[in-house]
Amino acid sequence: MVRTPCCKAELGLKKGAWTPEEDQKLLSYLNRHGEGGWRTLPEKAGLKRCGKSCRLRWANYLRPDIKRGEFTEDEERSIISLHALHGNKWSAIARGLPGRTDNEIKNYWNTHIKKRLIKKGIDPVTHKGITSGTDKSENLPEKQNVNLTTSDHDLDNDKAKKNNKNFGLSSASFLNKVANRFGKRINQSVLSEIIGSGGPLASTSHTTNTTTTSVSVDSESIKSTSSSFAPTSNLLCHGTVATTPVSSNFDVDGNVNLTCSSSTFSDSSVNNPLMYCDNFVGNNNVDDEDTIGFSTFLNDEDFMMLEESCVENTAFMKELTRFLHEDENDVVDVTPVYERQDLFDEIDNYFG
DNA sequence: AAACTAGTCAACCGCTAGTCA
DNA sequence: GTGACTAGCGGTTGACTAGTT
Repeated sequence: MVRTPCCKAELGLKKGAWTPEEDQKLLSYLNRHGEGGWRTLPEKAGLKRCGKSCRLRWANYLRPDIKRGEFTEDEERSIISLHALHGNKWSAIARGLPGRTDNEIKNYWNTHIKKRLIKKGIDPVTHKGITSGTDKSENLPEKQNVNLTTSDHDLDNDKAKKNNKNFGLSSASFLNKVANRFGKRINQSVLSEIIGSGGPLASTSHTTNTTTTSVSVDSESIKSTSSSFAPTSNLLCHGTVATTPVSSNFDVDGNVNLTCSSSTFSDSSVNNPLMYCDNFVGNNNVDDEDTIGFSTFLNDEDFMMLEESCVENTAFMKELTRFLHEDENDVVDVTPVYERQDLFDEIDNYFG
């Protein structure tokens, strides 16, 4: 297939910086007719620009909901977190920052954040320490190796460094999730085996905040959960979002619809569905025993993390199993504790 | 004051995926 | 099934500005 050129030079289309007059023409046209039809728009609007250029000008500059000015610290944290999850998927990152465009975020990343991370000794591509050549964590998928609550300030946190117990930042992230989900139900001594004694969960109080989310998972994924504990990637629940507790039903297509409450543990992670992948119950003709598994609780990254740092700890795994059973049978209220920022800060500090 | 360098960011380019006739 | 078209994405460029020599 032959791609038609977007901007035909022979038509004398203008390039380069937009003038206020051009902006005005574009704005008034879009106000009258709305977005779309970019190819024919320039002619209709009386602009000597290609449609692509008009669309970009609108998307990156003229749109009324665009936020201008300096990025806030929160926004910067979000960018770092989202970049760790999505890589250079600027549009995906932009969706997590209302009012910011992908182009703006891309520029900000390249001109500010990237340099700052390098200065801090963090590889902006992998989010790993640049000098950690022999670190075991280097074998982990790059996405995991980031503390999703890390801010520039946090990067300077000496205390965190001192408390690092040879786990990657990803472990902190994972344990945060565990803490968030299971709160003080988790056995302190078990946690101590992972992060050392005097763990931060000792004095956890609980708060509750529940929202509802529905997701669909194909029936093959449901079936695949039947061997609950083998941490193999083909058991993963791709595409599920963070939610708990869970109820489920199947639709006519064999998909399971999950209704769950969302739980989060830090401001930057709130509303970020990729950060959590809680369990669901797929009673699709499989034994109850088999319907509960980490495959339904964890996403790819978490699974890898379990393999790396936790799966060998039988007590810890038993704890998680118990919680999942409790949730399955509604034995206890699941009480997300994301309002307790201090709790997660403490956990983070254990891992740097 | 002029020349040079580095940083910033709007805009462009090339490509892909989705839609439709 | 095929090709034309459209929208959108990520990488790159280049104009502009600020700082330095």
